[in-house]
Parts: sequence; structure tokens; C-alpha cells
Amino acid sequence: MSQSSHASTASTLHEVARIAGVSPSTVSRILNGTARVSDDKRKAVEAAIANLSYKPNLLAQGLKKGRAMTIGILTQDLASPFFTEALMGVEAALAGSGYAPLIVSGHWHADEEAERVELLMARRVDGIVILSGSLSDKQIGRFAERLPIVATGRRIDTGQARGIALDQLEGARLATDYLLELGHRQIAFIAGLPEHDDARARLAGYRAALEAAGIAFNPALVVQGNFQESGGLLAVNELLETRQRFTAIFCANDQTAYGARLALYRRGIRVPDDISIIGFDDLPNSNYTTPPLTTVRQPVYEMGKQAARTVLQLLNGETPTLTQLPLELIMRESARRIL
Amino acid sequence: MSQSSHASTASTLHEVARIAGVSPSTVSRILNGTARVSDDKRKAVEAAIANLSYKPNLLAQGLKKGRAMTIGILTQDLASPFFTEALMGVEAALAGSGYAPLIVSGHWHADEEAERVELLMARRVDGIVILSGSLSDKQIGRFAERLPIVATGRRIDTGQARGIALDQLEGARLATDYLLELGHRQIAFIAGLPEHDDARARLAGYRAALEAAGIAFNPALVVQGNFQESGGLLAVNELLETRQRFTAIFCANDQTAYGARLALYRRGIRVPDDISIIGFDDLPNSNYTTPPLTTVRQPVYEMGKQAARTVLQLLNGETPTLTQLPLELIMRESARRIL
DNA sequence: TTGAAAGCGTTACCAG
DNA sequence: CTGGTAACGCTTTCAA
Repeated sequence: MSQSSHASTASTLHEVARIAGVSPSTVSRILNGTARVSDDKRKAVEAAIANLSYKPNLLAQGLKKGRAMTIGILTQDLASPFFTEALMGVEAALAGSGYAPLIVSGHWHADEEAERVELLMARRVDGIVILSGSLSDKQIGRFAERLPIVATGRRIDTGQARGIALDQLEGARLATDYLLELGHRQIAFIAGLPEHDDARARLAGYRAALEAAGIAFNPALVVQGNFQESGGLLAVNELLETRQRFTAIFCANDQTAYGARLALYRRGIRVPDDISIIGFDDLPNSNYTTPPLTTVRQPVYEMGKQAARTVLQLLNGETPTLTQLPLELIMRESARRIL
Repeated sequence: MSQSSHASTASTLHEVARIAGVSPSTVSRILNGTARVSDDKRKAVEAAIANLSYKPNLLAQGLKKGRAMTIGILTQDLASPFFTEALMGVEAALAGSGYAPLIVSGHWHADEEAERVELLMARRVDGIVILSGSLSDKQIGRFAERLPIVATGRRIDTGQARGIALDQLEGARLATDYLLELGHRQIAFIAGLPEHDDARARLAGYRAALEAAGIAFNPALVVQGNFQESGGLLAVNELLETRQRFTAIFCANDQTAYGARLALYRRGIRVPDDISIIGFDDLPNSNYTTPPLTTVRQPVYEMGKQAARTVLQLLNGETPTLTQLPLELIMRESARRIL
């Protein structure tokens, strides 16, 4: 196209060999520790490597070995703290393994997700971690015919595919039970997007807890959110306008809770004095809201870590050991006993 | 090592050629649109590609072409909303360019950062975006001898290296001036980590604004934070314990402001009625704190976008057009006129 | 212990 | 318009 003042080209294994006065094979052997080499040659090679500051071309290596030493990560939303935390876990699990993460995002759109996975495979990643998303189990299964895949938020266990699911229903029950224990009887629920399995499971947990406590489910207390702050804000406004009576709000996730809390603040309704709020996720921020948010902690970091570790195990032909990660109620200050 | 039930191996260009009854060269030409091919052969090849669901091996392609179609991104902290937003900008700029981002993180540690950059180069990325960090301009310059690099938070413009810096001092002045306008005279400042250029520039901006307004700088009103919520919390406690009088707090970043706000909440001090708070960054969350946080918006998304776009331009041998991105005061509800 | 040579999956040059 | 061939940088037999 146009000529750019181009980079000083990187040194190759051949040059190292030439300078050290040995064959390329020998250099390769030293690099990979794949056979014994006499001390003098080793010295010469190491010197050459140092002063050329030679670094093997990972592309060539990957092509030759058939392994690119890369794990593909399909995330949905780089901006969401939830995914971000999972990513950190993945990063931690991969650290020191020799595998580098290749992160792409699918934006919750099945077509885009599939395309991204194809891209990862075209780059010959060795395994893939899928963080939630809208791909069907069937599609994932098909991809897993080619390489190991671990997907979160799913229960699969076929061939080279594994799923790591957290018990959302149980988490929602935990939250609702706690509110019940505190004496609340009219508990509103701001739901997540119904197309998300997680959202439906949380709603189910809320209902289950209510029923177990012998409280009739009141549909007017359930209002649709969108897993975002904006949805929480709107939902509370709606709740207030329809003049429902309630003393607590259970939000389908923390972001929703932030929005709900702001809506209450706008009307001068105090938390937790007038109304209790409880969230779901335990985002890092929830420790610093006013008041700090009582919520259900999802071990997202650990989940990411386990997912990546599992891919690594699959890659080594080991049998992965998947342990169920528990959700946990984090009691802070946004919910309190009803007087 | 151990034998795993291995993946069905991917199809190659040769197989496509064989099935379509043409030579590999022809397939390659069709794939790359690099020469005219007769319609019947094209049809045959396309059919073969479709039913093998063939995808070119990007490793081989990269090796051959010398371009891996990858842009390396060095970030510092995957969990920080600040970096996350920049990443989104990068992602947006890269979308549709054919280049994929390869994200690694350096955790604010120069050695680790350098190592990561080496890793990126070993993978033969075509260009690199460095989001802040502790690398010296000199080091970056050296790296840039090999490939185009755009770094944020720096002013460099040598060879293949470019810097994109936001005017931190100006931003801090904006915030301080605003507080001054609102009638505040005793303005505390919670500083960032002194080893960050940005932190020092913001402190300088604060002092400059004070001086311009003829207000003596009071060192007792400046307390050290750490750019995290915890630092803000501690800093406010310290301020309160030393019994300094102040009516407003300017925090070196939004996270600090969140912590500061919580410290105030804990003591029953109202914001903004008793004390005004102003932050720096405008993180997504700042729209949903109680009260919503008045802050200085850094166009981080745009910065990431511009950084990636610039790398692309450098790669094409175009002359990048860098425009200075302005900081902007976002007036929300955490600061108000003093009575 | 060492080197030569073949090949990983592509692309690009050169004939035809 | 098309096919053969060499080469990208590396690893891995196979001989020596």
C-alpha cells in the first residue's frame, strides 16, 4: 500500500545458529531442553541469543507444534464488573502455565459469539473458556468437537466440553430467606432480563422462598429490570407509582440495586430505615455504596479460575475435578430488621 | 505427555484444493482475491470450502505474511473501570479492521510490563497499545524500534512511537475552580499515588487554581490516598481527626471519592449539604452514587479508540492525526454552593 | 552429541 | 488464468 519506515526485523533462530557456529537444530534443542548439548556449544548459543536478544517466533512455533499456547476467552461485556472479575480469575489460573489468554467479546449476541469462537479457532487457540452468553449447549458441543471448551453458567459434560454453573436459585433463596428472617413480608423483586437463564432462576428462587414461608406470591411486586442501573431506577419508580406496599426490594443484581437505591434517594426514602435493599453478585463497588450493600456473593473470580484450570486439565488429558462453588450471603448495611 | 481423546483436526487449504480439483495456489487466490479465477473453479472451491467449513489457519498466514493481524494491548488492571473503558474504545476502533486485540496486563509493575511487551512481540503482534503504566519513555522508544506503539498518558512522538496524553492539570483546575466558584475556600485534596505522573499533575492543578484565586495553599488539607476507595475512606478519617476545617473535598479520582463519601456517611455528615465532594474520571458508576457524583470526565473511551486508530494508521504508513481530547466538568449533585 | 532435511499451512513468484 | 515451487521460522525425525 504505502511504504512505512519499517521496523528493524527480528532475529531468527537461524541467525543465532550462524553466529554461534552451530546448526539450527542445536539451537532449538537448547531452547527446548529437548536433548543434551555440549557445554561449549551451549555457551556459544546462549551468548548469541543474548546479544541478538533473540526471542522465538511464537507463530512459527505454534504452527510447527500445532499448539499456539493460547487459550481463547469469550466474554460478553468488557465493561461489566462481573465479567471483569471472571477474567481476572482466568488470568490468575493461566499465569505461569505458558498459555496466554486471547480475549474477545460477543456482546450477548449469539451470532457474534459464534463468529468470535470461529475466530479463536482460526487462530488455533488450544482451548476456549466461554463466559456465559447466548450460545446454545448444542453449538458449544459442536465447537467442542475440535478443542476443549469450558463454559460458565451451564451444565454440560460431554466429550471435551464442561460447564461450571453456580446455583442461582439457591442464591436467590438465600437472599429472600434473609429478608424474611428480618421480618419482611412484602418483598418486591426487580427481575433481570427474562432471556437469561440466570434471571429466571433467581426469580424462581425468590418465589420458592416465599412459598416455603407461606407467603402468597404477588405479581404486582415483581417488576422487570434489565440487569442495569437504569432498570433498577425505573423499576422502583414504577413500584412507587403503582402504590404497592413493600418494605424490602430484592434486586436481580447489584447494578440493579444501585439504580433502585438512587430512585429511593431521589424521593427521600431512607435505606435501610424505610426500605431494605438486597442485591446479587457482590460487585467490588457494593462495599462502598451508601449504605454498603447487603448482597449475595457469587464467587466469580473463583469461577473464572476454575474454568481456566479445567481447560488446562483437559488439554493435558487429565480428568478435571469440578467442585460446586457456593453462593454466600454478605450482610452489610442495606437491609435491616423490620420494626 | 498423556494422550487425550483429541480433537478432529481442522481442514487445510490443501484438502480444499484436492476436493475442488484445483491447485492450492488457486484456492489461496480465491481466498485473498489476489487474482482473477475462472468462474467454474471458483464455484468448485467455494463449495469445497463450505462443506469442509474450512477456515484458514491464521498462524500459518501470519507466519507467511509476517503480519499476525493482531494488536497487542498492555493494560494495567483488568478490574479497574478506567482501563476497562479504554479497552472498550480500543475494541471499537479495531472492530472490522481485521485486527484482533491481544490483551495482557502488567499490574503497574515496570518489569512485568516489559516482560509482557516482549511476549506480545514474540507473538509477532503488528502494533502495540500501552495503556498508562510504569514503563519509561526510553523503554517504549526502544520497543518502538521494532513496531508501532501508541502509549497513553505520555507525550512521545518519535519514529514509530506516539503518545496520547490528557491534560490532567487542566482537569484538576477545572474541578478546583468550580468549587471556588461555589464559594468554597477550604478545599481538601485527597491525592493519588505520587509515583503516578497523573497524580502529581492533578495536585499541581489544584494548587494552581488555589493560587490563581489568591488562596494560600494549606498542606494540612492535602492527604495521601491511593487511587482506591480504601484510600479515600482513610484520608477522610484522617482529615476529620486532625480537626481541619474544610467545606469541600476534591478527590484525585472517582474511586477515592467513593471511599470518601462512605467515610462521611459513617459519621453522619451529609453530602453535599455539609460537605461537597468532587471526583475525577467520571466512571460509569458515578452516575448512580448517592448523590450522583460531580466529577471531571476523562474521555477514556475516546482515548482508547484514538490510540488504536493511531496504531492502525502507523501500520498503514499514514500520518496519524492526533487531536487533543478535552476534559470536561460533569456537574451532578455532590457539590453545591456554600451558604 | 550433532547436522541435514522434511514439513507445519500459507502465500507469492515464476513459468506456461 | 493456472500450477509448481520456494519460503516464512521453527521442531523433529533420521543418520552419522
